[in-house]
Amino acid sequence: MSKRGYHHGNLKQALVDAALDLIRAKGPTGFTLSEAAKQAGVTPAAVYRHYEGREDLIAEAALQGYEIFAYVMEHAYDHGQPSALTAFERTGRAYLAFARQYPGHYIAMFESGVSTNRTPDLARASQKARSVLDLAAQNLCDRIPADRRPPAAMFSAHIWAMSHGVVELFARNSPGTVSPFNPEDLLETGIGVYLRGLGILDRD
Amino acid sequence: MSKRGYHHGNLKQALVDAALDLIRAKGPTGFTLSEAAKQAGVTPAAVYRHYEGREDLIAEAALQGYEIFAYVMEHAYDHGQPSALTAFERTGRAYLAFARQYPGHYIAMFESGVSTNRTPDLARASQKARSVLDLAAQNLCDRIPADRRPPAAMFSAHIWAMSHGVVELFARNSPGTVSPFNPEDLLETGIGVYLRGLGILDRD
DNA sequence: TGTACATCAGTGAACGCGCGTTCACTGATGTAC
DNA sequence: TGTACATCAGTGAACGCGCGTTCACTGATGTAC
Repeated sequence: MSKRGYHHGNLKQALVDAALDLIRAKGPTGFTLSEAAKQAGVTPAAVYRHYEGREDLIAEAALQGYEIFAYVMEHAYDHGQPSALTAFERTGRAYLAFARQYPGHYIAMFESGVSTNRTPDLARASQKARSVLDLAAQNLCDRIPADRRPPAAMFSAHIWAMSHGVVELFARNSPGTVSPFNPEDLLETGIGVYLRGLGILDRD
Repeated sequence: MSKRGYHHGNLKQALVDAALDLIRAKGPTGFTLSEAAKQAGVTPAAVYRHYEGREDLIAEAALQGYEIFAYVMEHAYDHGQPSALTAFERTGRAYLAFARQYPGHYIAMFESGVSTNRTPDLARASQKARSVLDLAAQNLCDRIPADRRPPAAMFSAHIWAMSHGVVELFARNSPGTVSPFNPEDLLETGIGVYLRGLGILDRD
């Protein structure tokens, strides 16, 4: 990393980092390959030693995002310990924490228009992240009497949708827009109400 | 509209329509002023007779979107008749229906990066649309015993977030992604569970 | 009704720009002997 | 340890392109008399 001369040393990752930085700052629209190269201290042409082109670079950023995301979600879920409920709530919080901590990755993953099916690797990583939430939902569902038990996938989709909605609408610092609520609180209470509706949480 | 010659007749609106078409088809990234002009059968320079530039044209599309949105939401809510609950559920459905029926407007409004504070008109139209959902939530809140009544704005934000999340994640025909659920059903059941959690709907 | 003229919505050529991408090249690195 | 050479990650010049925007213009429309 410290040896900088004719050869960069770690250009491949440096380009991803630059891309994430630009995507976070300017949105997926504003990101350009040339600028990413410049920020990494390199000629635009050098990018082609490591990536097929602009799209490929964004896809790599998204891939790394999904991998971090899956890791974070898995560790939050922690095999459902100590209880399915606690683990589920931890997982929900992890979703928002990820979006906040890795905004560039989040945008590359969900707003850049990169299809999750672009490469097998990407599809796999994305699926892995999703499956954590599915599993957490499934475990909670098992506690509901069978006759009123919703499909776990639908349950999971609801939570996913609310989380994503909170991120997009209330956790983005779009200038001039003041969020009336703290996004963490908003998501926490929203999930709480939802779980009460499922009969998983008692009414206060 | 039928007289087409040197003078277009209704270029201002034709440009908005073209812009909406392109935004829907290619995303906010893909939209270009030149292409919109071409689609309207006119030189790019002609756009400047009616708009200050590219950004201004998108903003006009978003403005018209917010106006339609407010109209649709208001008529769905219908002064809260015949009951607060029925009106609320109708309003939720109207949200998704709008997103489906006016995808170009929806993208211009929520994904194009145009700030809602760009002009007073835009801020007003956007606020008007939001206030319908706020009102619907407020009326439902009034039915909850005061000691367990959530702030109506938070309630409204939860519904807004889930609706937006469902649209973004499950109602977009992103190629290759197969939604496991019908978005309308997903939102309807999601809101149902949430309302049960608030004690507004009885448990089955 | 007919003519003169002001208005104004369009044209089309031109601009500078930054983009993504290509290509032949160069010079640093690492390995074989 | 020293030399020859293959590898390969970078350069930098060049490309064609479409973009947003400007400008002087033109010709259709509408109005005054």
